[in-house]
Amino acid sequence: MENGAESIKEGNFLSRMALNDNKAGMEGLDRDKINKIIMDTSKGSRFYESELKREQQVNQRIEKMMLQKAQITEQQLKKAQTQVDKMVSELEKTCDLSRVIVHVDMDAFYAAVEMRDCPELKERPMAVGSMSMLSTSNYHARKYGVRAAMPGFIAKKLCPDLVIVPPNFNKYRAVSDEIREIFSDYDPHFQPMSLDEAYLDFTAHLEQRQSWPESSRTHRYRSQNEKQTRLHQEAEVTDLSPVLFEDSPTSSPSLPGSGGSTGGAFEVFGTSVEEAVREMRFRIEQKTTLTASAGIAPNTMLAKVCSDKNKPNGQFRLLSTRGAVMDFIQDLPVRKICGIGKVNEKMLKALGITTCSHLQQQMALLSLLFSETSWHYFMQISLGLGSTHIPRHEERKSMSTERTFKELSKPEEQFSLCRKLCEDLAEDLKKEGLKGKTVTLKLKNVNFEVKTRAQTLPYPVATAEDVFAVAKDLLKMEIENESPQPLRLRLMGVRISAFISVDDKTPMQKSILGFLQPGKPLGHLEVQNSQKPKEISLGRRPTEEEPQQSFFQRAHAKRLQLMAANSSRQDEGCRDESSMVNLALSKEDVEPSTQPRGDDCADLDFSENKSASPVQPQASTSSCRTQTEALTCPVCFKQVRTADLNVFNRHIDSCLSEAAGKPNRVSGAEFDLETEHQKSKTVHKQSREVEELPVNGEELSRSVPQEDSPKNNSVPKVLLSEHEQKPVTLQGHQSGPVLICPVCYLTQETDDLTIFNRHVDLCLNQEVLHELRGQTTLSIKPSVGKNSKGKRVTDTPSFPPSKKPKSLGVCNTIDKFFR
DNA sequence: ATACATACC
DNA sequence: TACTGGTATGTAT
Repeated sequence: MENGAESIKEGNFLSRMALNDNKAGMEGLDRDKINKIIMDTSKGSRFYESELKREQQVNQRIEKMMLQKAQITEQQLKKAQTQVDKMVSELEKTCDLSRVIVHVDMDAFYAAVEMRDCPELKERPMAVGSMSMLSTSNYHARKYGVRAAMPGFIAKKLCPDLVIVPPNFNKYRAVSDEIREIFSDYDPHFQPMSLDEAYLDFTAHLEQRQSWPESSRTHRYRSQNEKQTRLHQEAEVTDLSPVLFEDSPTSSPSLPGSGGSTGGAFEVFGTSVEEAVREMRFRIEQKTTLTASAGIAPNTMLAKVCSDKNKPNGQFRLLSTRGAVMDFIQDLPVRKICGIGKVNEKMLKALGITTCSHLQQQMALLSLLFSETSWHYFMQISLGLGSTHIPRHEERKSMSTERTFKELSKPEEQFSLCRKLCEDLAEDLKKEGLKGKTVTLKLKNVNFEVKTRAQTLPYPVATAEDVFAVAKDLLKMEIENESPQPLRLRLMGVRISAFISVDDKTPMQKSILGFLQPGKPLGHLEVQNSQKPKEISLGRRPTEEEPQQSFFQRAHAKRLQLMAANSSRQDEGCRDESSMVNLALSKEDVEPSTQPRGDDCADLDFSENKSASPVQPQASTSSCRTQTEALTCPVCFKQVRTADLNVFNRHIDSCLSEAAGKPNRVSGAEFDLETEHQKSKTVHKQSREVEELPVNGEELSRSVPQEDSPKNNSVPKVLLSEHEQKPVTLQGHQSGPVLICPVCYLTQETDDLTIFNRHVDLCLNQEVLHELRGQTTLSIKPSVGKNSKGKRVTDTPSFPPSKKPKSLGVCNTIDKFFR
């Protein structure tokens, strides 16, 4: 057993560290020699040790699996086999061979671009990347075992002459745009998988193509002139034939009219699939001087494998017949299939499965050893099935930014970096106008151990401050957990996910007037993921359970922002981040809030947001006509027929005064504030500490429960926590009445309503300013309809679209199958 | 919902 | 000296 385990370990180890010769261009090289160099270079490093550890984990998984396998009885297997057989016949019926799917992949993309632009590199082994990591290598370098995802310093050992060129992403993006333009001629709905790769559905194009005249299938070689322009570089650049490979099929001499690379020649392409794809590749080459490879098959899974078959600068068509597909699949190594990586390959290998035909033979066993998703997937593969349509480009689900660096152990530096990451992330979020509710912090220590810590807020955030407010806490927690040892980090990342849906996103950009739109007293934030606590039923009217959170949550967001801004101000220059660890909490509340976001606003870079028009003409939606005529008061929910914000503020003023007179009741609102409070409290479950800190001599009440409470917390309420009665308000302390501003969420220790109202006024104005600057933090759905009573509307209309039914049991899986 | 692992480019 | 960064998804709790 010892020996067995040892040898397995060795094998596994090699499999993780060793050369991955799965890809094209790696044939016939001295694997053993290469692997020895890789090992010798890696051994003893932290990375190596970490890989070893992971290897052992995989080993254990495999061992467990083998144990399970050993316990399977004949009977179980037999039963499983019947199930599998049934499923197979079901699946086979759904097999659709009518589509023509093409997978296109540029050859050694980044490297090819660099070679094109610097011909001296053509003859040399080169790679794009750095000493730390390579992203691509040219075919010359591959002969030495140098390949993508290999660190440059190891590559240098393998090939001392290797030239490493730093990446130039802007250039690659530009080229990518060029090829995508061509893709869209064949399939306007093509799906890009990366800068250099895409799936296309050629079916429709081919139908049309049959009736195309020759002229439409004729393409010109790029003229010498154009080439010169393209390579605006040195005049010495003379050789402009395809850079990578001489035997470019696109300049096949067998074709009449083909004039090689001299300007002005034309080439006519046929109407067949192969010709169409060849034409596409030809056009790519003429346009970019780069070559592409392609695979043609009845589904994406097969097309992908096919595109690798004749790489580089080649194409392969798999005929759309069952026989052809099955023959093709038979001896195909499972590792070639997209989705089966090192680990799965290993696990399958442990079961004696290396090819797709093995997969098919062992399905019964696999169904007993793997999860449903996994074995269904395996089965799909074994039958040669895959997606027969190109999925529409899906919504992004997360966005992140991470960085690797030399060991970072000082908390202050870690926080500072964290902030930087949040800023970067916020910038990216802004570009796409996204807001997400889940913030995830990723840490990798110097031993390559990775940790992630996440927190989900009840409302979406997007600004650096808001994100940092969360990430900072997560980081703080980890630092504290580890103390007195420092965290010795080599990487930190911040990710945001759980985005609000597009439906909410678009209107989110609208002006505050939209927010105050009739029938929609509150910004309506996304509902779907916000599990409203099921058990809150404190006498609330059923209609009230609309998760319309935004007002308060928005306020909370602001407050977070404020706090972050404050702490950042104090930590300016990172001079004292360590104190932040200790004092983070006490620092957070500074402003008593008479000027809640004064500098906050001033700091915002609204200069870019040209659309400062308060009345954004929501051209897209139909239901916005009234929005400029009436605003909804966030206090009483009544419509105020005016577009004049001053008038409107005066109204709110009076509402607030009125509300102040009846502490438990908001004028016009149909439910009880206290109930709301309790509910909020009930609902509160987050672990973020309740922070109650002295601020400028006054007690800041934070009613934390609400800040984390879900959207149920719907109404902008004037919280009048005159006494202990209000659980939420203040944990005791105040002797006099304390008012909580419904906008900035900070307490006002005053009983003078005039003063208080002036404060609220100010806050609202800030809010408006904020809106006008396009910095809105709320999301408003187009009013879909308001109830006649002018009360809140429960519009959940177009919501579900982005939300897919998560578990439809078998149906779902099957559906996935046939996808 | 969270954490971690696997996969792909 | 030196082993990425971005996104999605599966697995397990």
